[in-house]
Amino acid sequence: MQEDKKLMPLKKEFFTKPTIDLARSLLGCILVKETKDGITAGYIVETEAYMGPMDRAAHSYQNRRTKRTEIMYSEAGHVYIYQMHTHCLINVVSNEKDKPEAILIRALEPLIGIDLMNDRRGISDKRNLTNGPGKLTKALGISMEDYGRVFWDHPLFISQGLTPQSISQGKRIGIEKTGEAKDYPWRFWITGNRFVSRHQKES
DNA sequence: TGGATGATGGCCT
DNA sequence: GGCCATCATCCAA
Repeated sequence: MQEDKKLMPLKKEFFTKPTIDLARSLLGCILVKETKDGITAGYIVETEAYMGPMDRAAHSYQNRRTKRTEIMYSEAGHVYIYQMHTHCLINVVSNEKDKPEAILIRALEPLIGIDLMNDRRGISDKRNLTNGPGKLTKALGISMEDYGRVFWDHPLFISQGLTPQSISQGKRIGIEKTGEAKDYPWRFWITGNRFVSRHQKES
């Protein structure tokens, strides 16, 4: 993809659309994180939708409401982060207040601050810098401190990027123990992009 | 208060 | 493909 010069937070209203629509709309957008060490950013190339109370794979399944999931019950565009083993995963809260749905950002195509990303990741292989949900948070310096922030303002925001030529859709990853939910086709990625976390069949 | 549990990643064979 | 580091969170007791 081409370099994009302008990094402006999208408006709050951008996030107020149905979760599946938002999961697709986020593809091609730019995720930006500013820290004292510098700015890092990348195109969002892979997302997964988690559909709330009726989705067994969602943390908010059956309206489970805990300290961790609390932010999912706030309005669209909030930042939901949680720790998975040794990594932090970042989600965009979606749907209206008290409708706890969210979109996991699974992979980025590195765009800005690649040297800083290399330092944080301890590697210098561009292709493996941000091609997974735990990798991209480490590369961008995203942590639990970002929990509860909003994506329409600094220092962690989403900017308009490019419109993908084609979007692919398939099963979500890493939720094998969630019964029928594991087969729901709620993973989206930019067709043919080199930085998606796994190359998998469409469904 | 303690044991079980991961929406992962890196390393191994 | 398998193994497991490592820790916040959750929940049963």
